[in-house]
Amino acid sequence: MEDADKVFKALADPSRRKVLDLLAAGNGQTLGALCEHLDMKRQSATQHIGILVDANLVTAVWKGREKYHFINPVPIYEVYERWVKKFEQSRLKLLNDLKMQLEGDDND
Amino acid sequence: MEDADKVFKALADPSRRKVLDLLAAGNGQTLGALCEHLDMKRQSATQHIGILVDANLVTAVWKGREKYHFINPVPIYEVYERWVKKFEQSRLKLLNDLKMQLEGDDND
DNA sequence: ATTTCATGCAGGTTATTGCCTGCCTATTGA
DNA sequence: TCAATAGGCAGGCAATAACCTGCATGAAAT
Repeated sequence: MEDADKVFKALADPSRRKVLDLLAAGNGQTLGALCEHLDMKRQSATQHIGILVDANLVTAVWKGREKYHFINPVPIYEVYERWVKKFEQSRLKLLNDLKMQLEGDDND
Repeated sequence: MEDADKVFKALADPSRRKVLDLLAAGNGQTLGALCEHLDMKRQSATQHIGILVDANLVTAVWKGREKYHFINPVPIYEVYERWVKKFEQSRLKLLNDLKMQLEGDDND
């Protein structure tokens, strides 16, 4: 799977976005701490986090028997740079195309 | 389903991102025109486009027997504003958290 | 040394997704 | 008027996703 695709797919699930939000609120949390805010079993959370790690959005660090999780903001920024920015730049033109059509400036 | 969630889910599929790319390259294309660049049956493309329309990322306009498709850049910008920006803003701090941990500045 | 605690690993189930085929409708133009 | 064209609608099917339960492991604390 392509890198950007992994990131988009990882972001597609609300629980995973919540994990990122939780980590943005307090970086370096353990699995157990994250689970307290997630409405699912620990094992399910592990799977979600695995997808985030695979997309390189989260990095995990073991310390003793605990595992601490940190956001890596780079991939999300890259997606913005390579993908969102394109639409943002042409935003006004695109909006105008749309407006013209919806107003029915009959051109056939 | 929440609005932002629809947008994220819509963006999760490479074929749908390709549709947006195609429309960004030439706004106002018909279904047939789009299909020429998509490696799937017309009916499948219709389903993808339906999801984009439902997420309000694309607006379709009928003219005779043809249906023209236009990007609506607003939702993608909103997602950026409300969601991506947060991580972007704290990007340096988050990266530093991560760097500290990976360098193992033993703090226990 | 044993128990407790944090987490991993494996497998099973159900819902969703993405694709297909087959058929229907409506506009267009010969 | 009737064939060709642009697209919609419905159902099926295989792959994936998102949960779960049950059991295993290894570090920490008693």
